[in-house]
Amino acid sequence: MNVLSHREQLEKAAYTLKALANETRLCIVIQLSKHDEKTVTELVNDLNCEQSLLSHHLTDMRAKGILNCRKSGKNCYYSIKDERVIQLLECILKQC
Amino acid sequence: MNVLSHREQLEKAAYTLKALANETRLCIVIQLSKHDEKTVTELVNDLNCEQSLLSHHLTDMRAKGILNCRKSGKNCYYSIKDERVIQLLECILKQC
DNA sequence: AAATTATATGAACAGATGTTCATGTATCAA
DNA sequence: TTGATACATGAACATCTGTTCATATAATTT
Repeated sequence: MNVLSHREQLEKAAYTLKALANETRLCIVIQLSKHDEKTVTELVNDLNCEQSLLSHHLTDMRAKGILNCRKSGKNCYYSIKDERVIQLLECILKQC
Repeated sequence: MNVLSHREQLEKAAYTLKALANETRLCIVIQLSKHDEKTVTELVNDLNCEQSLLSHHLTDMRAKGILNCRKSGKNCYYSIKDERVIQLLECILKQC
């Protein structure tokens, strides 16, 4: 079997891993995997980090297809977009 | 349960993910998971990339505890150091 | 001894990433 | 309508990453 046949899958995998390969981001995913959805403020409190930093991460992870965002009133509820990210996370935590 | 109790594990996980979040590196791991060990030249041919680029990746992945290296004559045989990386890879390819 | 092969290393650089700070915008409460 | 709250955005910057090129080193072959 030829390596090049994996090309696209590898590209996709590397892309997703890059979007997750960060402590803050892993922490976001862990929190969201436990609670379905959370507001930015809740996450700021969970992670004990700056609002703007979190916002940057959230915006980017959303742009990269990892997270969903639902607005309601003043709040913005983030959630995990694709179930498979949770499987991946579990595997990462198990094997790392 | 407190998020901070996961701190070290998260750090480790992020560290490992960073060491893998790259197409070339994933490809290296795939090749090595199929063949136990390979020389740099074999990998250069598999991946069709520059020797020095590969060498940089291999050196760094070794420094980060992902790969092993065994010298014999002119050749250098690289292999996967920790079985768990293979499990992780399989999971990544399955979920991504 | 000289040439060849296999691999590593270092400099240099572009581009990506992570972070902070200041500020913007929208919604809600007083 | 003013102020507070929730969140996003953009500039600025330091650091990290990926890549190439040139060169070094060590083992092997001629």
